[in-house]
This record gives sequence, structure tokens and C-alpha cells, in this order.
Amino acid sequence: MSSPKSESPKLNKGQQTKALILETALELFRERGYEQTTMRDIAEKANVALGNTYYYFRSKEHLIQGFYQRTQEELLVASTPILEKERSLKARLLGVMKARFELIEPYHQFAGVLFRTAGDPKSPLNPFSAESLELRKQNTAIFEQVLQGARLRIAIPKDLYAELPNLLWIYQMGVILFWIHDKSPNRIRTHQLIEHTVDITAKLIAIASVPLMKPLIKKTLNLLATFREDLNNLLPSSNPDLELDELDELDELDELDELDELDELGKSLKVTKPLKTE
Amino acid sequence: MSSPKSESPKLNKGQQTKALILETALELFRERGYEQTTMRDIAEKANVALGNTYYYFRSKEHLIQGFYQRTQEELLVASTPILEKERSLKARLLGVMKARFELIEPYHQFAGVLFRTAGDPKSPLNPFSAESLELRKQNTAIFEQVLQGARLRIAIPKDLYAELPNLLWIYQMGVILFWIHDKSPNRIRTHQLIEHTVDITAKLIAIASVPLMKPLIKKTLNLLATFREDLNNLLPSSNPDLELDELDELDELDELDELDELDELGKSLKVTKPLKTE
DNA sequence: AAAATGTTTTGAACGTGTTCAAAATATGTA
DNA sequence: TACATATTTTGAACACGTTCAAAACATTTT
Repeated sequence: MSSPKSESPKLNKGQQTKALILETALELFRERGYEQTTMRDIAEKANVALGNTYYYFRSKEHLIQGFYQRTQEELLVASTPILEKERSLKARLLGVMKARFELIEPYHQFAGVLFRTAGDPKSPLNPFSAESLELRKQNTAIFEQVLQGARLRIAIPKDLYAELPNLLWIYQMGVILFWIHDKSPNRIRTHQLIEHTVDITAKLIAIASVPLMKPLIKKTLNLLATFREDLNNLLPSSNPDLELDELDELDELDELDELDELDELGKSLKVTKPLKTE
Repeated sequence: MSSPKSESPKLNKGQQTKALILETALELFRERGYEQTTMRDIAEKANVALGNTYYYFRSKEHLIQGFYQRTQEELLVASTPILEKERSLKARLLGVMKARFELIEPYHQFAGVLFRTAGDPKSPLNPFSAESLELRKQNTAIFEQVLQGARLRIAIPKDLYAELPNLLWIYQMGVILFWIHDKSPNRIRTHQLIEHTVDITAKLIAIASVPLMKPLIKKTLNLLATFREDLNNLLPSSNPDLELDELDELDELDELDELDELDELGKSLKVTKPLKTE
């Protein structure tokens, strides 16, 4: 009675139970929501002891990471045909966004928790936490693909281009926040929101790519860079002044800088294409 | 032994206990943080029965609303001298932002909860909830004041002006999110972030006020309007298509619209002041 | 095969947020 | 003052997330 059935029995027994528990949990979450599902419910339905669930998932919240993982993988699959077909940035972004929200739709009623812990530095679900780093990477990677295959009218400056996946990720989080609160039938509003904001986003990217937007963009990007460092490193205390010194160089403008930059913007735009009459 | 001490004994007994409980709770929160403080701790220290705390505060989370209320009032006071003194938008915004974060600094260690529930539609702490509507109003009102007294070089279009307090409120929420995660000594990083983003924000407002940014701004504002309606009304289902129809009119541009708008932007900017040589 | 070691599973017990019926107290009325 | 009613306070009980020592089971070593 050796094992003809399961591949590697060493790795398997545990993994099987773990999968079973996650499966059961997600099923119950979908059915009755997160708070309405108790750990005892999950254990009972999965036919394991209560304590066993804690052997595989450090906490109830950790079960949600399983959900993240799952839909992330599904999104990768669903995006492929879109990214192969579409060439305009707008269409590519729209396609990916739509795919994402179709995927998570069944989980709408328990989506609250996704964001509930988003701001808690102690929570493992916090998107900035070390534990979710990997997932966040995969997530922004999709936006990288969106950009990479896009045919653009104006070249996006390199520095902006590098940061855009992260910015798009933030944009996506914003839409998720809206989706969670969206009570319209079939979440139509969210889909409308996506259609319009994708458009606006594409336009903003174009505007930001105009050469003379450069100083402002550069300053903003520098800021973002240090911002992200703070969150990624999570060093309790680390030379907090260093990186921003560079920023200050950019900042050596007097009170008049607002108008000055606008002038520059104007100068830059003069050289763009001839206008069509309005 | 009638009451020479307390004003109106009818309203008072209860209110007094309520205040006592809140006071005690905030004290403990400051000392050891939110999760480390149990309702039993609070009750014991306040010398009331456990159940009594629930007579005045529907849940542990509801105690936090007391905190919000408190600092909101304090911010109003702290802002007055700044708004009386400063005239530039940048300085006014900077002053108010700094005041806010100085106020909440003592509560940093339990700030996680502030945001933890921000995304949960069911939570009373959710900033979009009916329960926090009043507070949110007071909050944006401060930003209104920031704008109202500011001397501006370029007039902000009316529609944008009307929405700006809400946008600044969102900006503030973003900074709070950073602050929560900020582990630098004395939260220097947050203060640096504020100084730089306030600057950027002022510039963005100026850019957005350029006449030929109008179409994009208008579209964005319309979108925001319906977005906020959704959140405010919280109607389970309400003619979800109506308002966005207007938006679509603005959207009747073909594939080329990105460049078109950029051209318009250029056209508009030609008429601004002469440039200084670079 | 027996013993040693490693992995998985168990369920009782604990802490904490929350509920609730009953008691205590205050206020209004005759 | 005595009774009725409303408000406030009490603490026991409950539900659920979580912990942990011990049991059951699997694998490796001798």
C-alpha cells in the first residue's frame, strides 16, 4: 500500500489540509461574508479541529492573503489576451482594470476587510507590509506590462515611466476603495468610474510627459522615491534627512515659482504640433 | 443639598459619566495604545461597571470618534492665528497641516485604528459613513478657510474652487496614512513630506487654473461630483446611469484627444507672461 | 522491529468585545 | 411624602479569535 496516488507524500499531507482549509474558508466568506464566518465554522466544515486552522494560518486575517494570491494569479491569466490584442495605453489599462474587477466581484460582500487593515502598520494585510511585498510586486508588474506594450504618441520620460506602475497601483487601490462602497446594481458605477478615470489617467500621463512639466514631475518623483523607501525599508530610524537634501536643491525658487513654471510650460508647448481650429 | 456646583443636573449626570469614560479611554490609549487597552481596563480605571461603557459608547471603536471630535476642535483653535497672519496659499496650507499633525502626534502609537476601518463600509469610523459626515464637514471647512483668505496670482475657476476643499481633505488623508507608517524620530519624515507636498499642491492648483486645462478639469470634477453623491447618499440603488450621461458629452472626442488637448493647453499658455531666460 | 525524531491534529482554556435582564438611582407626578 | 416612570448602572453570560500542552501520526535512524 505504497502511494501510487499522491506525488510526494512528504510535502503533501500538510499542503492538502492547508488547501482544504483555505478553500472552505473562501467558500464561506463568499456565502456569508467575513465577519459572519467564524473560525469554528471553517474548522467544522473542513472537518478539522479548531486549532488546526491556526497551524496553517497564523490568524483569520491571514486567510485573506490566500484570497489575494488566488485572484492575483487569475488576473495574470485573464490579462494575457488583452495585452496581446490592445495597443493603446487607454485600452490596455481599461482591459486590465475591467478584468480585475470582474474577478473580485464574487467577493464584494466581504471586501471590507481588504481595506479595513490597509492602514494599520501592525497588520500583515497592510499593503506596505513585508508580508505583502511579493504580492504588491506581482501587482505592479501587470501595470508594467500595460505600459511596455503600449504604443504612445508622446514618449514618457524615463523617470516617470519607471514610477508609473506604482502610481497606477495606487490608482487601482483608489478604485477598489470606491468599489467596496459601491451599492449600485451589478456595480455599474464602478465600471463607469473605471471607464472615465482610465481616460483621465491616460491624458494626465500625456500631459505629464510634456517636456516642460519636467521640473514639477522630477520633484514629485524624487519625493515619491523617498516616500517608498520609508515604507519599504521600515527602518525604525535611518538618517532621516539625507535623501531629501537633493530635493531641496530643486526647491530653490523664490515666491514667484508658481508663475515661473507656468511660463515654462507655455514655452514648451509652443513647439508642439499646429492646432486645429476650434 | 441642592446643586450649587453643577449647572443643569438633568443633563449632567449622564454627560459627566460619558466624559469621564472618554477621558479615561483616551488616557489609556495614549499610554499603551488601542489594542492593549481593554474595555475592562477603561471601566476599572473610570470606576464604572463594564456594561456602563457600552451604555455611552456603542462599541470600542466609537470611543475613537470622541478622539476625532476632540482634535477637530483643537485644530480650529490652533489654525486661527495662522489663517489671520498668512496670505499665500502655500503658507496657509502649510500652517494648517503642521498644526494638525502636531495635535495628533501624542496619539501616534494608536493611530493605526484610525485608518484600519477607513475602508470598511460597515464601520462607523469609515470617513464616508453617515456618522462621520458632520466631522468631515468641519474638516473640509478648514480647507475652505485656507482658500478663502488666500491671495492668488491666478484666479481659480469657480468649479474647481468649490471642489478643492474636498480634494485637500483627500490629500490630508494621504499624509495621515504616511504619518501612521512613519517610524522616523519625531516624525521628521512626515514634516518633510508636508513641506514638499504642500508646495507641489500649490503648484498643481496653479496649473489646473490655467484656462485651457478647463476641459480636463471639468471632466474630472463632474466625475468627482457623481462619485461623492454615491458615497453621500448611500442609496442602495438609484438611477445609476443618469448623471454620467452629461459626462459622456465631454467625452465625444476620437482617438486623438490626448494630443488635441495638449495642443489646446499650448495655445492657452502662449498668452501668459514673457519668460525669463533659462 | 524498536526507538527517536519530526510533523500534524486535537480540544480545552483564556482574553476580550459585546449583550442583556435585572437592580439601583434619579426625576416627575399625585 | 408616596408612587410611577425614566435613566443609569451593574455584573453575569456569551461568542469568537487565539494559544498551548499534549496526543496522534509519519518518517528516519539504529
